[in-house]
Amino acid sequence: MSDGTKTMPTTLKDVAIRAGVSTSAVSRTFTDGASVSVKMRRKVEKAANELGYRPNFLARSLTTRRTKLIGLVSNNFHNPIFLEVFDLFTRSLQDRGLRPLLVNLSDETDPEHSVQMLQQYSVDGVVVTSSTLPPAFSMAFRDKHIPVVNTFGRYSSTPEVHVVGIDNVQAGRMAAATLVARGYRKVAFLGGPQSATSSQDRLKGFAEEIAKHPDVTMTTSFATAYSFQAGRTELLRLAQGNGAQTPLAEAYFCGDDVLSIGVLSAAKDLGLRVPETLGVIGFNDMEMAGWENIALTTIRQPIKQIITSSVELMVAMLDEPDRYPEARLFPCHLVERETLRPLPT
Amino acid sequence: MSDGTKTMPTTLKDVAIRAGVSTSAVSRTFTDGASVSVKMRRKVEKAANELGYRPNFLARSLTTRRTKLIGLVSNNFHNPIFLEVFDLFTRSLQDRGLRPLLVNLSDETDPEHSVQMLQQYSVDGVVVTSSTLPPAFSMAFRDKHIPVVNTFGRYSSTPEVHVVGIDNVQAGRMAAATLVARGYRKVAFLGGPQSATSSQDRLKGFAEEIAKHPDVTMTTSFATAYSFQAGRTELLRLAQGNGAQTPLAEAYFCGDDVLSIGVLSAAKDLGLRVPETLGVIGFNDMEMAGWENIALTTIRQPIKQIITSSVELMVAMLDEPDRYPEARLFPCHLVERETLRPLPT
DNA sequence: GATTATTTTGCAACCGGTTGCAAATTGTGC
DNA sequence: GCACAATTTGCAACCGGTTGCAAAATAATC
Repeated sequence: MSDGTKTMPTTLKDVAIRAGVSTSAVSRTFTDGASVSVKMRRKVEKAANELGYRPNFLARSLTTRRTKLIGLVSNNFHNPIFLEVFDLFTRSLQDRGLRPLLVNLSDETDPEHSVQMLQQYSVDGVVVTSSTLPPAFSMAFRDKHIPVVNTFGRYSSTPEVHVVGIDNVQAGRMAAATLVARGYRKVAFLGGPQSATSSQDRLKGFAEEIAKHPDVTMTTSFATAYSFQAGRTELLRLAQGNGAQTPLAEAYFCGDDVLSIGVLSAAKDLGLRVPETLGVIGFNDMEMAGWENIALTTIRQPIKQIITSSVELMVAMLDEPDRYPEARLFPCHLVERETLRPLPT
Repeated sequence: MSDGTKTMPTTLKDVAIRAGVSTSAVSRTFTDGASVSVKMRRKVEKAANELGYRPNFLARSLTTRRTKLIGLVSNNFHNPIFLEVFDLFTRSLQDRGLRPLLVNLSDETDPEHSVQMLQQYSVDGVVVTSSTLPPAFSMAFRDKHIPVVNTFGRYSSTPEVHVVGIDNVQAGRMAAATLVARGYRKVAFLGGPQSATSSQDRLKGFAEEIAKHPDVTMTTSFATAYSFQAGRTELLRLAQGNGAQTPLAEAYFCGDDVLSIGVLSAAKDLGLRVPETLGVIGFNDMEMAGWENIALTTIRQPIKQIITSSVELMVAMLDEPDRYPEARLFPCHLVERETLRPLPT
């Protein structure tokens, strides 16, 4: 049962009394860079150890104006790649003594609420990590002078907020070039939800590259979500067609691996041979893409580097809140597996 | 560039001055249940709105001793099911006005560090969510009088800490009974890492049930992790065998869906027909298990209920920290898809 | 309208720390 | 030993709120 002892954690004052010194002395022992003599430090540390004292971060933050809390804001809780993202973010932040305050805004659309809440917790900064949130979201934080970095955000030539991610236009070009080089002549772009800016940009690059090849035709469609079912449903729908012969393209560039896997599943049901009759190239290279029973050819974005860089940028901003906004873009590369024909030799 | 205005957020005092009242009055209008006249409330709210005032949670917590922060501690950042877990936890906590402070202890083994850190942030409570962390971990929090619930923890008849999850022994029995009923006579248990207590318990139940059927034989092995590769590698290894005819069992009960998927992949490579030659039953029913190209028969643990219940329990503990420890166990049920033979009629 | 019970308000202390400043201590040079 | 500079220490105010208590204001009773 309850033993009744209301074990209050020991405070600065307790230590001060025990060591027979002022509270300032104790405080100084625990803030590095403060002026304390060796003798004093020893005395205080002894008392502190005996009492098991640890400074209260929240009380400290009141005067220092630093909480070491970082808001980690996302709305992607259904794409397996984001488990990797959270893993990397949390570790990376922890390694630097920062703590992620996780905000799930799956149903939320208005930034205002999150901004307020995170402000009330005095977070030192906010990482917005999402491929589908509009830029306005990050801007809401910046407007309140809260350091913010938008990871997987959209690159803009006039960035108003720090963005770390990839050049989606370039990625789209790479996908198109890859398909063309492998002899596909009737290709398709299968994007995520139309509202996702990343999808738009990749489409742009894809179309640009295809336009260079007059003998190649392209079609475009959008799945309702970045999900297995959405990809599967979309391919089945397309296969229905309306005309005479098969309305399907020879190869699909999907906005996300999980979409691709849905497409592969539909292809199997339709009896299409991959990669001969139907080529599929995904995006992200999530862990699953490498599984032997999937073996998806895909374009990898270097998420580890992206996240490390995001955190580094955040750390830099903590010292220099009004830093001039920059965009950090990383190159993607092709991971070739078994869902695309090999390059002709 | 920086506009130089050091926009300090407005404080209680600012509002008090503007409204021409005492700070207590302002404080009271923002703490529900406090005594304020309607007239006063209006006056204060007007001033507060004009200044965009929001109380600082951390300052408040100093006196109220409530932060509404909940430590969310896990080391499972590689199993896709945990993305669902995090999604559910964060939403569920948010709905109750609580905020998850995420702690990733993938590389950490010693609870001490986490305990200290979470204590320094004065979290109101801690949710330890992991199927692989030892019970000692949760206990470390309890010892410091921090409310803790261990989700997906091991059921013990003498619980020292609140546990919410399933009865793994029972789940093991169910798996065994399912296999036997479908005519498999040479069955196998393929667990996760041996150290995972959940694995041990399921093995116990599985073995118990099999023992009731003298005509059924069982074998046991453990994968090195709850992962695709571990499952795949293990089946391939087993298939090597050392003797004459096939050393493989007719059906495998795997400790996790992701293991099962690995096994399925290996089975395909080995040319085994599922479910006729090789039956596979998984555990968890993660989203992917329902994908048409996988169609895994599996045992579902009701994670939504488990998590909701965990949060409810946590909320209850906030009011009653020394609550007598209880175990909340939920029944699992079979989700029948295509990796097990149908029931004979 | 005076008296008493009730509600509302402000004062001031406090939550657990930090920090500018001046006093006390120690170190240096002669 | 003394005068002066450099360190170390403690005092007290402060960070942004909350809250017990007594005074002030309002409501209820006769």
